[in-house]
Amino acid sequence: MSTKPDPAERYLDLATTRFSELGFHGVSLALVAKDAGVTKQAVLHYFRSKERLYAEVLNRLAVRLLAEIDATTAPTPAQRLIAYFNAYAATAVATPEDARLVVRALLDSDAQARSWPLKPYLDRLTDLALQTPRWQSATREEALAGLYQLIGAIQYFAISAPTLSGMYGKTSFDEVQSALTDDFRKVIEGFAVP
Amino acid sequence: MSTKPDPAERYLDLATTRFSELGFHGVSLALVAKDAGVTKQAVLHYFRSKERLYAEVLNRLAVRLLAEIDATTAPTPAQRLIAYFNAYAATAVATPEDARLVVRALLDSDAQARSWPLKPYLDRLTDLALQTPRWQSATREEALAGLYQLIGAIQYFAISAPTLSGMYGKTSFDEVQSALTDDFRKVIEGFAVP
DNA sequence: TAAGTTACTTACCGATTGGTAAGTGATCCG
DNA sequence: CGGATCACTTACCAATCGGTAAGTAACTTA
Repeated sequence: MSTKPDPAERYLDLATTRFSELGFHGVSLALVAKDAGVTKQAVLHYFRSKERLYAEVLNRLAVRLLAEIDATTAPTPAQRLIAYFNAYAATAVATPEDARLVVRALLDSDAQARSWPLKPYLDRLTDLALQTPRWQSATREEALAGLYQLIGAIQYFAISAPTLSGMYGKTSFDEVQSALTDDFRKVIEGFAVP
Repeated sequence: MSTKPDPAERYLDLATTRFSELGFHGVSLALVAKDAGVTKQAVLHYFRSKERLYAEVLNRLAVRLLAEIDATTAPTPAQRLIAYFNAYAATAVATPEDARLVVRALLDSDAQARSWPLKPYLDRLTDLALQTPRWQSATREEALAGLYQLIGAIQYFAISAPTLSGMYGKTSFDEVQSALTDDFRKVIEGFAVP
């Protein structure tokens, strides 16, 4: 009874993985359907077009990212930011599905006129930053700029990890990753605390 | 006489723009051909398949990026790095075509088994970093990790610029950009000089 | 001037694309 | 028991995909 079947959710999960791997244009409805073991009309039954399916995938992503911020609890805003980013950096590199999805959405955002669902996520992080001693007297734009450096470095490394690992070998890549993880920890702390 | 027509180069230029905008799967041979005002068979005449066309686009990108490093002259390796990254940060945000191409290539690199042509570029930058006072006693992996933070932040902002501008409005975006440009300058200097 | 070569075009091809229309069998509800 | 809804399927469709084959007009070279 705990496990609802809910086919729509299952199709969304499979579509999320595929869109993350192959991008909007690289995924066909037939592929998602094949993953689910149904015909593509089963998928089309819930999401009336590929565009809508993709939009729903991005909406769920936005909800998930926001929820991860909210799930992070700590006494002060600065500590919350530190805890959140440390957790995100770890999961983004280990499981880059969401990071890839965000980056693909960024790349495709002006090519296709679609609304940008991740604004609330960025806004929440900015709000949190502005509550820290380091940023409390800064403008929103300055705080966002600071955040973007951090997010950019993490996301870029996350999407590069497979390529880097293949390019330099696993042992060498592991050293780069551990060096970067240390760097991230310092930069994250430096971001939240003056 | 200074302007060679060389159709292959022209098709490559057009294909570069399109692959940067839409990604490998988003571009059809017919689209590139339409841009050039020819039939798709004219494009296939030079590049025997879409895969080869895309590979050639990435090869030219790799050559171009390497040439930009080599074109940067300064008395010391540290100053060369600073000059190069400052120049790259400016052009990447103003003209994100190459940045988008690199990021798309990263995202697609494991989905399709293709060789990674940008290794020489990363290696050249790492070599340069290892010649600076800051990194001369560090390992290659530590230097690469440091580089990657910098490159990641710049590239991620470059590909986000249109989305951010649309999301927050032009004036607010300009403030973010100027704050980030200042940050980049400091981080770049901090990277090259201890 | 004849033979290539270059830079294409027209004419196809089978496969796949996103999407519509019309069912079908199972389950729920009154 | 009967109608409605759900979760699909089969059957199609026009358009587009990457790619092959064969030709053609213009230019270059021996």
